[in-house]
Amino acid sequence: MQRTRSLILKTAAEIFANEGFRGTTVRDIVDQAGVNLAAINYHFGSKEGLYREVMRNVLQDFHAEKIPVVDLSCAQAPDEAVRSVIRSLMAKADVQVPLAIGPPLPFDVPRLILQEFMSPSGVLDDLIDCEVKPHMARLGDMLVPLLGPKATLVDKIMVGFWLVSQCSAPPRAMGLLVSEPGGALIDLMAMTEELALAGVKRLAEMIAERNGVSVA
Amino acid sequence: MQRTRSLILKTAAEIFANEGFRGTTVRDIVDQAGVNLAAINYHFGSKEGLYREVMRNVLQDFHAEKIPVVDLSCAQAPDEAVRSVIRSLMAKADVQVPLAIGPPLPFDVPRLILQEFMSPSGVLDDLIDCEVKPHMARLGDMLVPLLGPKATLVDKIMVGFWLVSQCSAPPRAMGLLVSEPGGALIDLMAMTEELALAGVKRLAEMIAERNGVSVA
DNA sequence: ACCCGCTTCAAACAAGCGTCTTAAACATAG
DNA sequence: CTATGTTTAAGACGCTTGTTTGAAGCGGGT
Repeated sequence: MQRTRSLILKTAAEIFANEGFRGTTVRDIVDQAGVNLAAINYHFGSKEGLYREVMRNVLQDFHAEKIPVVDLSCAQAPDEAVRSVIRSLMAKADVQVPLAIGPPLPFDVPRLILQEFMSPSGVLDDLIDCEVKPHMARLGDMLVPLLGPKATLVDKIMVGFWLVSQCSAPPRAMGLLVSEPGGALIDLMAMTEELALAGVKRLAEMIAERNGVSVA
Repeated sequence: MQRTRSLILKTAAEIFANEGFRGTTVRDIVDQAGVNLAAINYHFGSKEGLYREVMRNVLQDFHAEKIPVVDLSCAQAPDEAVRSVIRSLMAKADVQVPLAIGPPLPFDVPRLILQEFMSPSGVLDDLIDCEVKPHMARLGDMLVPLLGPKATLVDKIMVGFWLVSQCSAPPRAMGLLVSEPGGALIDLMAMTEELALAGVKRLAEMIAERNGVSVA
């Protein structure tokens, strides 16, 4: 039976995304998942093994299901390509049309990655090159309509990293303000979308300038 | 003599900024500071007490020394006001003219705050309202030349939070790329400056639009 | 019925955690 | 000198951590 295994993976992704690797205890996971403590070491060998598996699992799920396919050749609406990528990054795993008003809710993937960058555990050091960066590059690929054909691989990875941090850190920080008296409601997703789009456009300008192309 | 006390504060700020509250152990702190284990509880009562003191200490230091005074009335160069704030946020504590090429180097303050938002410890819940938010508002105050006079208090706090996350998360994530083959060197600070400026301008537009003012 | 490999379980393990205690050194001021 | 406030030292306290153990339960094949 793989019911326990997938239950652990699902629960662990949530907690790791919220608490980071070190901040998460295996007992938190098994309690919330309703499984036995030994199940983690039985299925994944160790806490580290679970962490790696969560990461690989979540990344490929994300890429397979959540990233919309954008037709790069017909760049009829470059902005919309960026927006759809951002919305995908911010969408909650199981919600089709996420309600983005309120405290912490962004999808696990950006948060998992940013947690690792904010306090590196060292566990994923090898995974980052062979798993994370390619995904970030593919994220950048979808933004080519905006970035221009001169964008290098590193440019694309960079844009991917930047977008990921945009979709996790600011919403988390600004989540505090939604309950601010007089603050009414802040649509975190819409705002993040606008800000991220502005950043990507600026990045495109910088890339163009670097390549000696004047921007209109 | 309170040499030990200030030594602990300085060391703890670094480690808390890198590892977060939960990820930091008191033994890490005393080992790196070269002081005795009991000193923490003697001076601060508990690990939580130290954490709160670090936060209060670092925030007021930051505000007193690092934030340049901008003359709000003569808004001759709004962009420059934003840039100076961003540079202050990214500057390392003891470096006057920081070299921003390379891995993680942003100043402790943004990272300390973002760590708390990425995985809230609950320890600072009360401090955030009475210490953190006012500082963020003052950060926003300096951007009034760009945000416009219609910006509310919540707007300013929001801009502050956003800037703080800009100055810690993306440089951290993109620090991985500076050693990328073919990636040459990325000037993280210059790039963050540009992206943050673009975001602030977009925020200003959104505030203006909300108030029914058309933007040129 | 039996044995088999796979999975789950409660209990325990050693190590690390924050905290506390007691004792002795050290500095500074009255 | 005494008195007071700091600092170090070494050890122990409960508690939590990740991991391990050995027994029990399970399903299917012969």
